[in-house]
Amino acid sequence: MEYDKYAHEPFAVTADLAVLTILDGVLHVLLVERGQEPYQGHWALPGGFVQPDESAETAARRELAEETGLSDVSGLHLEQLRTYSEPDRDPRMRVVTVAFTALLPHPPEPHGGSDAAQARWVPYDTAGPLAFDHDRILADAHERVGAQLEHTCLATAFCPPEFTLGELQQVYETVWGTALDRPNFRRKVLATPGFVEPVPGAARLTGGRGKPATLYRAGAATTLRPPLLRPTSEGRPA
Amino acid sequence: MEYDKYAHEPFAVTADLAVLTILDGVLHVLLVERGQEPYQGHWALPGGFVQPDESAETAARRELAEETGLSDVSGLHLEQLRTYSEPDRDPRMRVVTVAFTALLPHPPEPHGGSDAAQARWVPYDTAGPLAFDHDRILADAHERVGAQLEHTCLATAFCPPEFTLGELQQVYETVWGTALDRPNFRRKVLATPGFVEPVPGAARLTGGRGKPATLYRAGAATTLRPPLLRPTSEGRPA
DNA sequence: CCCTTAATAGTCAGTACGACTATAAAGAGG
DNA sequence: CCTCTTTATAGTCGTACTGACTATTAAGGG
Repeated sequence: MEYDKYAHEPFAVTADLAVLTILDGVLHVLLVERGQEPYQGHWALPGGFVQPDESAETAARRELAEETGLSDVSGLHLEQLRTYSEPDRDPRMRVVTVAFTALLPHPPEPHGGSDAAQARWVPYDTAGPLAFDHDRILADAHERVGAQLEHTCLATAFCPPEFTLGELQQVYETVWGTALDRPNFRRKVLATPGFVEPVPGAARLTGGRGKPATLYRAGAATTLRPPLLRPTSEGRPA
Repeated sequence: MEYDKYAHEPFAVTADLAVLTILDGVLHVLLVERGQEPYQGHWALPGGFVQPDESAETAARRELAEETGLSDVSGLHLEQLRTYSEPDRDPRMRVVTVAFTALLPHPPEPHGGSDAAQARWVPYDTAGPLAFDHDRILADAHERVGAQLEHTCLATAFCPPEFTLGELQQVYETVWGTALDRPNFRRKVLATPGFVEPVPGAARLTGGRGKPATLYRAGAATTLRPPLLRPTSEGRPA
Protein backbone atom coordinates (compact mmCIF):
# COMPACT_ATOMS: atom_id res chain seq x y z
CA MET A 1 0.00 0.00 0.00
CA GLU A 2 1.46 3.32 -1.08
CA TYR A 3 0.48 6.14 1.17
CA ASP A 4 1.74 9.06 -0.80
CA LYS A 5 -0.81 8.20 -3.43
CA TYR A 6 -3.51 9.22 -1.03
CA ALA A 7 -5.65 12.29 -1.62
CA HIS A 8 -6.28 11.02 -5.10
CA GLU A 9 -9.90 10.51 -4.38
CA PRO A 10 -11.94 10.15 -1.26
CA PHE A 11 -14.49 7.39 -1.08
CA ALA A 12 -17.71 7.36 0.85
CA VAL A 13 -18.19 4.07 2.67
CA THR A 14 -21.60 2.78 3.66
CA ALA A 15 -22.82 -0.33 5.43
CA ASP A 16 -26.00 -1.78 3.96
CA LEU A 17 -28.03 -4.60 5.39
CA ALA A 18 -30.07 -7.42 3.96
CA VAL A 19 -32.20 -8.16 7.01
CA LEU A 20 -34.09 -11.40 6.52
CA THR A 21 -36.83 -12.98 8.56
CA ILE A 22 -39.67 -15.42 8.16
CA LEU A 23 -43.24 -14.19 8.55
CA ASP A 24 -46.08 -16.67 8.19
CA GLY A 25 -43.83 -19.09 6.40
CA VAL A 26 -42.68 -16.54 3.85
CA LEU A 27 -39.20 -15.07 3.57
CA HIS A 28 -39.29 -11.34 4.17
CA VAL A 29 -36.69 -8.63 3.82
CA LEU A 30 -36.57 -5.28 5.59
CA LEU A 31 -36.77 -2.37 3.15
CA VAL A 32 -36.84 1.38 3.56
CA GLU A 33 -38.42 3.93 1.29
CA ARG A 34 -35.96 6.52 0.17
CA GLY A 35 -36.93 10.03 1.10
CA GLN A 36 -34.62 11.84 -1.26
CA GLU A 37 -32.82 11.72 -4.54
CA PRO A 38 -31.51 9.71 -6.09
CA TYR A 39 -34.11 6.97 -6.27
CA GLN A 40 -36.52 9.03 -4.21
CA GLY A 41 -39.61 7.00 -3.47
CA HIS A 42 -37.90 3.77 -4.38
CA TRP A 43 -37.35 0.98 -1.91
CA ALA A 44 -33.85 0.14 -0.82
CA LEU A 45 -31.94 -1.90 1.70
CA PRO A 46 -31.42 -0.09 4.99
CA GLY A 47 -27.97 1.24 5.63
CA GLY A 48 -25.93 4.32 6.16
CA PHE A 49 -22.54 5.88 6.23
CA VAL A 50 -19.78 4.43 8.29
CA GLN A 51 -18.79 6.98 10.88
CA PRO A 52 -15.18 7.97 11.53
CA ASP A 53 -14.88 6.04 14.77
CA GLU A 54 -16.61 2.81 13.85
CA SER A 55 -15.97 -0.22 11.70
CA ALA A 56 -18.37 -1.32 9.01
CA GLU A 57 -19.60 -4.05 11.35
CA THR A 58 -20.31 -1.55 14.07
CA ALA A 59 -22.07 0.74 11.63
CA ALA A 60 -24.18 -2.13 10.37
CA ARG A 61 -25.23 -3.11 13.87
CA ARG A 62 -26.08 0.47 14.69
CA GLU A 63 -28.17 0.82 11.56
CA LEU A 64 -29.88 -2.45 12.30
CA ALA A 65 -30.88 -1.22 15.73
CA GLU A 66 -32.12 2.06 14.33
CA GLU A 67 -34.15 0.54 11.52
CA THR A 68 -35.72 -2.32 13.41
CA GLY A 69 -36.16 -0.51 16.70
CA LEU A 70 -34.77 -3.51 18.51
CA SER A 71 -33.30 -2.60 21.85
CA ASP A 72 -30.82 -5.47 21.91
CA VAL A 73 -29.18 -6.36 18.64
CA SER A 74 -26.07 -7.73 20.29
CA GLY A 75 -27.14 -11.33 20.04
CA LEU A 76 -28.41 -11.22 16.51
CA HIS A 77 -26.64 -12.92 13.68
CA LEU A 78 -24.83 -10.38 11.56
CA GLU A 79 -22.39 -11.38 8.88
CA GLN A 80 -20.43 -9.60 6.26
CA LEU A 81 -21.65 -10.52 2.80
CA ARG A 82 -19.29 -8.76 0.43
CA THR A 83 -18.30 -5.31 -0.75
CA TYR A 84 -19.67 -3.57 -3.81
CA SER A 85 -17.36 -1.04 -5.35
CA GLU A 86 -18.25 -0.54 -9.01
CA PRO A 87 -17.46 3.07 -9.89
CA ASP A 88 -20.87 3.85 -11.32
CA ARG A 89 -23.07 2.17 -8.79
CA ASP A 90 -24.12 5.50 -7.36
CA PRO A 91 -24.97 8.36 -9.72
CA ARG A 92 -23.81 11.01 -7.31
CA MET A 93 -20.43 10.09 -6.04
CA ARG A 94 -18.04 7.27 -5.41
CA VAL A 95 -19.65 5.05 -2.80
CA VAL A 96 -18.20 1.76 -1.62
CA THR A 97 -20.73 -0.36 0.21
CA VAL A 98 -19.95 -3.14 2.63
CA ALA A 99 -23.03 -5.33 2.65
CA PHE A 100 -24.16 -7.48 5.58
CA THR A 101 -26.78 -10.10 6.12
CA ALA A 102 -28.80 -10.16 9.34
CA LEU A 103 -31.17 -12.89 10.42
CA LEU A 104 -34.06 -12.23 12.77
CA PRO A 105 -36.40 -14.67 14.49
CA HIS A 106 -39.71 -12.96 15.19
CA PRO A 107 -39.23 -9.41 14.04
CA PRO A 108 -40.74 -6.34 15.60
CA GLU A 109 -42.73 -3.88 13.59
CA PRO A 110 -40.18 -1.56 12.04
CA HIS A 111 -41.18 1.86 13.23
CA GLY A 112 -40.17 4.07 10.45
CA GLY A 113 -36.57 4.13 11.46
CA SER A 114 -34.81 7.13 12.80
CA ASP A 115 -34.46 8.62 9.36
CA ALA A 116 -37.26 10.22 7.44
CA ALA A 117 -37.91 7.15 5.33
CA GLN A 118 -40.41 4.51 6.37
CA ALA A 119 -39.39 0.93 6.84
CA ARG A 120 -41.36 -2.20 6.07
CA TRP A 121 -41.12 -5.97 5.89
CA VAL A 122 -41.60 -7.04 2.28
CA PRO A 123 -41.92 -10.61 0.99
CA TYR A 124 -38.69 -11.55 -0.71
CA ASP A 125 -40.35 -12.53 -3.95
CA THR A 126 -42.16 -9.21 -4.33
CA ALA A 127 -39.18 -7.06 -3.38
CA GLY A 128 -39.45 -5.28 -6.67
CA PRO A 129 -36.73 -3.33 -8.37
CA LEU A 130 -34.73 -1.69 -5.64
CA ALA A 131 -32.57 1.41 -5.68
CA PHE A 132 -28.94 1.27 -6.77
CA ASP A 133 -27.62 -2.28 -7.12
CA HIS A 134 -29.59 -3.45 -4.13
CA ASP A 135 -31.38 -6.10 -6.17
CA ARG A 136 -28.09 -7.81 -6.69
CA ILE A 137 -27.05 -7.41 -3.08
CA LEU A 138 -30.32 -8.91 -1.94
CA ALA A 139 -29.95 -11.82 -4.36
CA ASP A 140 -26.40 -12.41 -3.16
CA ALA A 141 -27.61 -12.38 0.44
CA HIS A 142 -30.32 -14.92 -0.32
CA GLU A 143 -27.89 -17.20 -2.05
CA ARG A 144 -25.37 -16.89 0.74
CA VAL A 145 -27.89 -17.66 3.46
CA GLY A 146 -29.18 -20.62 1.48
CA ALA A 147 -25.67 -21.99 1.17
CA GLN A 148 -24.95 -21.39 4.84
CA LEU A 149 -27.95 -23.43 5.87
CA GLU A 150 -26.28 -26.42 4.26
CA HIS A 151 -23.06 -26.23 6.19
CA THR A 152 -23.76 -24.32 9.40
CA CYS A 153 -26.24 -24.29 12.25
CA LEU A 154 -27.35 -20.86 11.11
CA ALA A 155 -31.00 -21.86 10.78
CA THR A 156 -31.56 -21.40 14.49
CA ALA A 157 -30.89 -17.69 14.03
CA PHE A 158 -34.26 -17.48 12.31
CA CYS A 159 -35.97 -19.13 15.27
CA PRO A 160 -36.97 -17.82 18.68
CA PRO A 161 -34.97 -19.05 21.68
CA GLU A 162 -37.17 -22.12 21.93
CA PHE A 163 -38.58 -23.73 18.84
CA THR A 164 -39.93 -26.98 17.46
CA LEU A 165 -38.29 -29.08 14.83
CA GLY A 166 -41.19 -28.24 12.57
CA GLU A 167 -40.35 -24.57 12.83
CA LEU A 168 -36.70 -25.27 12.13
CA GLN A 169 -37.65 -27.29 9.09
CA GLN A 170 -39.83 -24.45 7.88
CA VAL A 171 -36.77 -22.21 7.92
CA TYR A 172 -35.01 -24.51 5.50
CA GLU A 173 -38.05 -24.91 3.32
CA THR A 174 -38.72 -21.20 3.22
CA VAL A 175 -35.19 -20.12 2.39
CA TRP A 176 -34.56 -22.92 -0.09
CA GLY A 177 -38.03 -22.85 -1.55
CA THR A 178 -38.28 -26.62 -1.46
CA ALA A 179 -40.22 -29.12 0.60
CA LEU A 180 -38.31 -31.51 2.84
CA ASP A 181 -39.26 -34.90 4.16
CA ARG A 182 -40.15 -34.44 7.79
CA PRO A 183 -38.87 -37.70 9.30
CA ASN A 184 -35.61 -37.49 7.40
CA PHE A 185 -35.04 -33.87 8.39
CA ARG A 186 -35.68 -34.74 12.00
CA ARG A 187 -33.31 -37.70 11.90
CA LYS A 188 -30.56 -35.61 10.36
CA VAL A 189 -30.88 -32.71 12.78
CA LEU A 190 -30.99 -34.90 15.86
CA ALA A 191 -28.04 -36.93 14.62
CA THR A 192 -25.86 -33.82 14.52
CA PRO A 193 -24.45 -33.34 18.01
CA GLY A 194 -24.78 -29.80 19.27
CA PHE A 195 -27.17 -28.58 16.61
CA VAL A 196 -30.24 -28.54 18.86
CA GLU A 197 -30.90 -29.75 22.37
CA PRO A 198 -34.28 -30.49 23.92
CA VAL A 199 -35.67 -28.11 26.49
CA PRO A 200 -36.09 -30.00 29.76
CA GLY A 201 -39.57 -28.54 30.16
CA ALA A 202 -42.57 -29.86 28.36
CA ALA A 203 -43.99 -29.67 24.89
CA ARG A 204 -45.31 -26.70 23.08
CA LEU A 205 -48.58 -25.28 24.35
CA THR A 206 -49.40 -23.04 21.42
CA GLY A 207 -52.64 -23.37 19.61
CA GLY A 208 -51.34 -25.98 17.28
CA ARG A 209 -53.83 -28.42 15.87
CA GLY A 210 -51.80 -31.62 15.95
CA LYS A 211 -49.75 -33.47 18.46
CA PRO A 212 -47.74 -31.07 20.58
CA ALA A 213 -44.08 -30.90 19.64
CA THR A 214 -41.15 -30.93 21.98
CA LEU A 215 -39.23 -27.68 22.22
CA TYR A 216 -35.58 -27.36 21.38
CA ARG A 217 -32.85 -24.80 21.90
CA ALA A 218 -29.90 -23.96 19.71
CA GLY A 219 -26.89 -26.05 20.67
CA ALA A 220 -23.26 -25.13 20.86
CA ALA A 221 -22.27 -26.40 17.43
CA THR A 222 -21.81 -23.95 14.58
CA THR A 223 -20.88 -26.17 11.65
CA LEU A 224 -22.76 -29.11 10.20
CA ARG A 225 -20.66 -32.16 9.51
CA PRO A 226 -21.73 -33.80 7.35
CA PRO A 227 -23.70 -31.02 5.68
CA LEU A 228 -27.44 -30.94 5.17
CA LEU A 229 -27.57 -30.56 1.42
CA ARG A 230 -30.63 -29.19 -0.27
CA PRO A 231 -32.41 -31.49 -2.71
CA THR A 232 -30.52 -31.69 -5.96
CA SER A 233 -33.62 -30.94 -8.01
CA GLU A 234 -31.37 -31.66 -10.98
CA GLY A 235 -31.89 -28.12 -12.26
CA ARG A 236 -28.99 -26.56 -10.38
CA PRO A 237 -26.23 -26.05 -12.91
CA ALA A 238 -23.13 -27.60 -11.49
CA MET B 1 -28.24 5.88 2.47
CA GLU B 2 -28.33 9.54 3.34
CA TYR B 3 -26.31 11.62 1.01
CA ASP B 4 -26.32 14.89 2.85
CA LYS B 5 -24.29 13.21 5.53
CA TYR B 6 -21.39 12.97 3.13
CA ALA B 7 -18.23 14.96 3.59
CA HIS B 8 -18.12 13.72 7.13
CA GLU B 9 -14.97 11.83 6.51
CA PRO B 10 -13.23 10.54 3.45
CA PHE B 11 -11.96 7.00 3.43
CA ALA B 12 -9.04 5.60 1.55
CA VAL B 13 -9.91 2.29 -0.09
CA THR B 14 -7.29 -0.30 -0.96
CA ALA B 15 -7.40 -3.72 -2.56
CA ASP B 16 -5.04 -6.22 -0.98
CA LEU B 17 -4.29 -9.69 -2.24
CA ALA B 18 -3.51 -13.01 -0.65
CA VAL B 19 -1.90 -14.70 -3.63
CA LEU B 20 -1.43 -18.40 -2.95
CA THR B 21 0.41 -21.04 -4.88
CA ILE B 22 2.05 -24.39 -4.32
CA LEU B 23 5.82 -24.69 -4.76
CA ASP B 24 7.44 -28.09 -4.24
CA GLY B 25 4.43 -29.32 -2.34
CA VAL B 26 4.43 -26.38 0.06
CA LEU B 27 1.83 -23.64 0.23
CA HIS B 28 3.39 -20.27 -0.56
CA VAL B 29 2.09 -16.73 -0.40
CA LEU B 30 3.28 -13.71 -2.33
CA LEU B 31 4.63 -11.00 -0.05
CA VAL B 32 6.18 -7.61 -0.67
CA GLU B 33 8.64 -5.78 1.49
CA ARG B 34 7.43 -2.35 2.45
CA GLY B 35 9.69 0.45 1.34
CA GLN B 36 8.29 3.16 3.55
CA GLU B 37 6.64 3.93 6.82
CA PRO B 38 4.66 2.69 8.47
CA TYR B 39 5.99 -0.83 8.83
CA GLN B 40 8.98 -0.02 6.66
CA GLY B 41 11.03 -3.14 6.09
CA HIS B 42 8.18 -5.39 7.16
CA TRP B 43 6.56 -7.84 4.83
CA ALA B 44 2.99 -7.31 3.75
CA LEU B 45 0.41 -8.57 1.32
CA PRO B 46 0.59 -6.89 -2.07
CA GLY B 47 -2.07 -4.33 -2.78
CA GLY B 48 -2.73 -0.73 -3.50
CA PHE B 49 -5.23 2.03 -3.69
CA VAL B 50 -8.38 1.68 -5.71
CA GLN B 51 -8.31 4.29 -8.42
CA PRO B 52 -11.26 6.58 -9.18
CA ASP B 53 -12.32 4.76 -12.31
CA GLU B 54 -11.98 1.17 -11.19
CA SER B 55 -13.74 -1.26 -8.90
CA ALA B 56 -11.94 -3.06 -6.12
CA GLU B 57 -11.91 -6.18 -8.31
CA THR B 58 -10.30 -4.30 -11.15
CA ALA B 59 -7.76 -2.77 -8.83
CA ALA B 60 -6.93 -6.17 -7.38
CA ARG B 61 -6.39 -7.66 -10.82
CA ARG B 62 -4.21 -4.75 -11.83
CA GLU B 63 -2.12 -5.09 -8.69
CA LEU B 64 -1.85 -8.81 -9.25
CA ALA B 65 -0.48 -8.26 -12.73
CA GLU B 66 1.97 -5.66 -11.49
CA GLU B 67 3.27 -7.71 -8.60
CA THR B 68 3.56 -11.06 -10.32
CA GLY B 69 4.65 -9.75 -13.68
CA LEU B 70 2.16 -12.05 -15.34
CA SER B 71 1.11 -10.80 -18.71
CA ASP B 72 -2.28 -12.46 -18.65
CA VAL B 73 -4.10 -12.46 -15.36
CA SER B 74 -7.54 -12.56 -16.96
CA GLY B 75 -7.96 -16.28 -16.53
CA LEU B 76 -6.71 -16.51 -12.98
CA HIS B 77 -8.97 -17.21 -10.10
CA LEU B 78 -9.62 -14.05 -8.12
CA GLU B 79 -12.19 -13.88 -5.42
CA GLN B 80 -13.26 -11.33 -2.90
CA LEU B 81 -12.45 -12.47 0.61
CA ARG B 82 -13.91 -9.80 2.86
CA THR B 83 -13.45 -6.19 3.84
CA TYR B 84 -11.47 -4.96 6.81
CA SER B 85 -12.58 -1.64 8.19
CA GLU B 86 -11.53 -1.34 11.81
CA PRO B 87 -10.84 2.35 12.47
CA ASP B 88 -7.38 1.79 13.94
CA ARG B 89 -6.03 -0.76 11.52
CA ASP B 90 -3.78 1.81 9.91
CA PRO B 91 -1.84 4.22 12.10
CA ARG B 92 -1.88 6.97 9.53
CA MET B 93 -5.39 7.40 8.30
CA ARG B 94 -8.69 5.73 7.81
CA VAL B 95 -8.13 2.91 5.33
CA VAL B 96 -10.75 0.40 4.32
CA THR B 97 -9.29 -2.65 2.63
CA VAL B 98 -11.12 -5.02 0.35
CA ALA B 99 -9.15 -8.25 0.48
CA PHE B 100 -9.00 -10.81 -2.32
CA THR B 101 -7.63 -14.29 -2.69
CA ALA B 102 -5.85 -15.31 -5.87
CA LEU B 103 -4.75 -18.81 -6.79
CA LEU B 104 -1.88 -19.47 -9.16
CA PRO B 105 -0.73 -22.72 -10.73
CA HIS B 106 2.96 -22.53 -11.50
CA PRO B 107 3.97 -19.02 -10.53
CA PRO B 108 6.54 -16.87 -12.23
CA GLU B 109 9.37 -15.30 -10.34
CA PRO B 110 7.98 -12.09 -8.94
CA HIS B 111 10.25 -9.41 -10.31
CA GLY B 112 10.23 -6.82 -7.64
CA GLY B 113 6.94 -5.39 -8.71
CA SER B 114 6.47 -2.01 -10.18
CA ASP B 115 6.78 -0.33 -6.83
CA ALA B 116 10.01 0.14 -4.99
CA ALA B 117 9.44 -2.83 -2.70
CA GLN B 118 10.66 -6.29 -3.61
CA ALA B 119 8.29 -9.20 -3.89
CA ARG B 120 8.88 -12.81 -2.93
CA TRP B 121 7.17 -16.17 -2.54
CA VAL B 122 7.22 -17.14 1.11
CA PRO B 123 6.13 -20.48 2.61
CA TYR B 124 2.81 -19.96 4.31
CA ASP B 125 4.00 -21.35 7.62
CA THR B 126 6.96 -19.02 7.82
CA ALA B 127 5.06 -15.91 6.74
CA GLY B 128 6.07 -14.19 9.92
CA PRO B 129 4.37 -11.21 11.49
CA LEU B 130 3.13 -9.06 8.66
CA ALA B 131 2.37 -5.38 8.52
CA PHE B 132 -1.01 -4.00 9.57
CA ASP B 133 -3.60 -6.72 10.12
CA HIS B 134 -2.30 -8.74 7.21
CA ASP B 135 -1.68 -11.77 9.40
CA ARG B 136 -5.37 -12.00 10.00
CA ILE B 137 -6.20 -11.43 6.35
CA LEU B 138 -3.80 -14.16 5.33
CA ALA B 139 -5.25 -16.55 7.90
CA ASP B 140 -8.77 -15.75 6.70
CA ALA B 141 -7.69 -16.40 3.13
CA HIS B 142 -6.21 -19.76 4.03
CA GLU B 143 -9.31 -20.81 5.88
CA ARG B 144 -11.53 -19.67 3.04
CA VAL B 145 -9.57 -21.52 0.40
CA GLY B 146 -9.54 -24.64 2.53
CA ALA B 147 -13.29 -24.48 2.88
CA GLN B 148 -13.77 -23.82 -0.82
CA LEU B 149 -11.86 -26.95 -1.72
CA GLU B 150 -14.55 -28.93 0.04
CA HIS B 151 -17.45 -27.54 -1.93
CA THR B 152 -16.10 -26.26 -5.23
CA CYS B 153 -13.86 -27.36 -8.05
CA LEU B 154 -11.45 -24.61 -7.07
CA ALA B 155 -8.49 -26.97 -6.67
CA THR B 156 -7.85 -26.96 -10.41
CA ALA B 157 -6.99 -23.28 -10.14
CA PHE B 158 -3.79 -24.34 -8.40
CA CYS B 159 -2.92 -26.68 -11.26
CA PRO B 160 -1.54 -26.04 -14.73
CA PRO B 161 -3.91 -26.52 -17.68
CA GLU B 162 -3.11 -30.23 -17.76
CA PHE B 163 -2.42 -32.12 -14.59
CA THR B 164 -2.47 -35.56 -13.04
CA LEU B 165 -4.78 -36.69 -10.30
CA GLY B 166 -1.74 -36.98 -8.08
CA GLU B 167 -1.05 -33.29 -8.52
CA LEU B 168 -4.66 -32.44 -7.82
CA GLN B 169 -4.56 -34.51 -4.67
CA GLN B 170 -1.40 -32.74 -3.60
CA VAL B 171 -3.31 -29.46 -3.76
CA TYR B 172 -5.81 -30.74 -1.25
CA GLU B 173 -3.14 -32.21 0.97
CA THR B 174 -1.05 -29.07 0.89
CA VAL B 175 -3.84 -26.64 1.65
CA TRP B 176 -5.50 -28.82 4.25
CA GLY B 177 -2.28 -30.08 5.74
CA THR B 178 -3.57 -33.63 5.84
CA ALA B 179 -2.82 -36.80 3.92
CA LEU B 180 -5.55 -38.34 1.78
CA ASP B 181 -6.06 -41.89 0.65
CA ARG B 182 -5.13 -42.00 -2.99
CA PRO B 183 -7.62 -44.55 -4.35
CA ASN B 184 -10.50 -42.94 -2.48
CA PHE B 185 -9.58 -39.48 -3.64
CA ARG B 186 -9.39 -40.70 -7.19
CA ARG B 187 -12.76 -42.45 -6.96
CA LYS B 188 -14.39 -39.36 -5.53
CA VAL B 189 -12.99 -36.95 -8.10
CA LEU B 190 -13.81 -39.15 -11.06
CA ALA B 191 -17.32 -39.76 -9.73
CA THR B 192 -18.06 -36.04 -9.80
CA PRO B 193 -19.23 -35.19 -13.31
CA GLY B 194 -17.52 -32.15 -14.77
CA PHE B 195 -14.79 -31.88 -12.15
CA VAL B 196 -12.01 -33.18 -14.39
CA GLU B 197 -11.94 -34.71 -17.84
CA PRO B 198 -9.16 -36.82 -19.33
CA VAL B 199 -6.99 -35.33 -22.01
CA PRO B 200 -7.39 -37.37 -25.19
CA GLY B 201 -3.62 -37.47 -25.66
CA ALA B 202 -1.36 -39.79 -23.78
CA ALA B 203 0.05 -40.00 -20.30
CA ARG B 204 2.50 -37.70 -18.65
CA LEU B 205 6.02 -37.76 -19.95
CA THR B 206 7.69 -35.92 -17.14
CA GLY B 207 10.58 -37.41 -15.29
CA GLY B 208 8.41 -39.21 -12.82
CA ARG B 209 9.73 -42.38 -11.33
CA GLY B 210 6.61 -44.53 -11.29
CA LYS B 211 3.91 -45.49 -13.73
CA PRO B 212 3.02 -42.56 -15.97
CA ALA B 213 -0.27 -40.92 -15.01
CA THR B 214 -3.02 -39.88 -17.36
CA LEU B 215 -3.47 -36.16 -17.78
CA TYR B 216 -6.69 -34.35 -16.94
CA ARG B 217 -8.15 -30.95 -17.63
CA ALA B 218 -10.48 -28.89 -15.48
CA GLY B 219 -14.09 -29.65 -16.31
CA ALA B 220 -17.07 -27.37 -16.60
CA ALA B 221 -18.43 -27.95 -13.11
CA THR B 222 -17.84 -25.37 -10.41
CA THR B 223 -19.54 -26.91 -7.39
CA LEU B 224 -18.95 -30.27 -5.78
CA ARG B 225 -22.08 -32.19 -4.96
CA PRO B 226 -21.72 -34.00 -2.70
CA PRO B 227 -18.79 -32.16 -1.16
CA LEU B 228 -15.33 -33.55 -0.64
CA LEU B 229 -14.99 -33.08 3.09
CA ARG B 230 -11.61 -32.96 4.72
CA PRO B 231 -10.87 -35.66 7.27
CA THR B 232 -12.68 -34.96 10.50
CA SER B 233 -9.51 -35.36 12.57
CA GLU B 234 -11.89 -34.97 15.51
CA GLY B 235 -10.00 -31.87 16.64
CA ARG B 236 -12.05 -29.40 14.65
CA PRO B 237 -14.43 -27.73 17.09
CA ALA B 238 -17.89 -28.13 15.73
C1' DC C 1 -67.00 -40.06 18.21
C1' DC C 2 -64.78 -39.76 14.03
C1' DC C 3 -61.82 -36.99 11.09
C1' DT C 4 -58.05 -34.02 10.35
C1' DT C 5 -53.60 -32.38 11.57
C1' DA C 6 -49.07 -32.60 13.02
C1' DA C 7 -45.30 -35.03 15.59
C1' DT C 8 -42.70 -39.00 16.10
C1' DA C 9 -41.12 -43.89 15.29
C1' DG C 10 -39.56 -47.22 12.26
C1' DT C 11 -38.34 -49.78 7.74
C1' DC C 12 -35.63 -50.75 3.67
C1' DA C 13 -32.94 -50.50 -0.37
C1' DG C 14 -29.45 -47.86 -2.79
C1' DT C 15 -25.35 -45.23 -2.26
C1' DA C 16 -21.23 -43.11 -0.42
C1' DC C 17 -17.27 -43.56 2.28
C1' DG C 18 -13.08 -45.15 4.87
C1' DA C 19 -9.76 -48.67 5.12
C1' DC C 20 -7.64 -51.90 2.66
C1' DT C 21 -5.39 -55.20 -0.87
C1' DA C 22 -3.88 -56.10 -5.54
C1' DT C 23 -2.03 -55.16 -10.02
C1' DA C 24 0.44 -52.43 -13.67
C1' DA C 25 4.03 -49.65 -15.52
C1' DA C 26 7.73 -46.95 -15.26
C1' DG C 27 12.98 -45.75 -13.47
C1' DA C 28 17.16 -47.01 -10.48
C1' DG C 29 20.81 -49.93 -9.19
C1' DG C 30 23.24 -53.73 -9.20
C1' DC D 1 18.93 -58.26 -17.35
C1' DC D 2 16.75 -58.73 -13.21
C1' DT D 3 14.91 -56.87 -9.14
C1' DC D 4 13.54 -53.27 -6.15
C1' DT D 5 11.32 -49.06 -5.54
C1' DT D 6 7.96 -45.83 -6.86
C1' DT D 7 3.67 -44.26 -8.46
C1' DA D 8 -0.72 -45.01 -10.84
C1' DT D 9 -4.78 -47.57 -11.13
C1' DA D 10 -8.26 -51.32 -10.13
C1' DG D 11 -11.01 -53.58 -6.99
C1' DT D 12 -13.11 -55.25 -2.30
C1' DC D 13 -15.78 -54.96 1.85
C1' DG D 14 -18.26 -53.54 5.78
C1' DT D 15 -20.30 -49.40 7.82
C1' DA D 16 -22.81 -45.17 7.70
C1' DC D 17 -25.77 -42.21 5.56
C1' DT D 18 -29.63 -40.96 2.59
C1' DG D 19 -34.11 -40.83 0.27
C1' DA D 20 -38.57 -42.75 -0.01
C1' DC D 21 -41.84 -44.71 2.53
C1' DT D 22 -45.30 -46.63 6.17
C1' DA D 23 -47.04 -46.68 10.89
C1' DT D 24 -48.26 -44.83 15.27
C1' DT D 25 -49.35 -41.22 18.66
C1' DA D 26 -51.55 -37.15 20.45
C1' DA D 27 -53.78 -33.31 20.05
C1' DG D 28 -58.23 -30.14 18.09
C1' DG D 29 -62.67 -29.61 15.25
C1' DG D 30 -67.02 -30.77 13.79
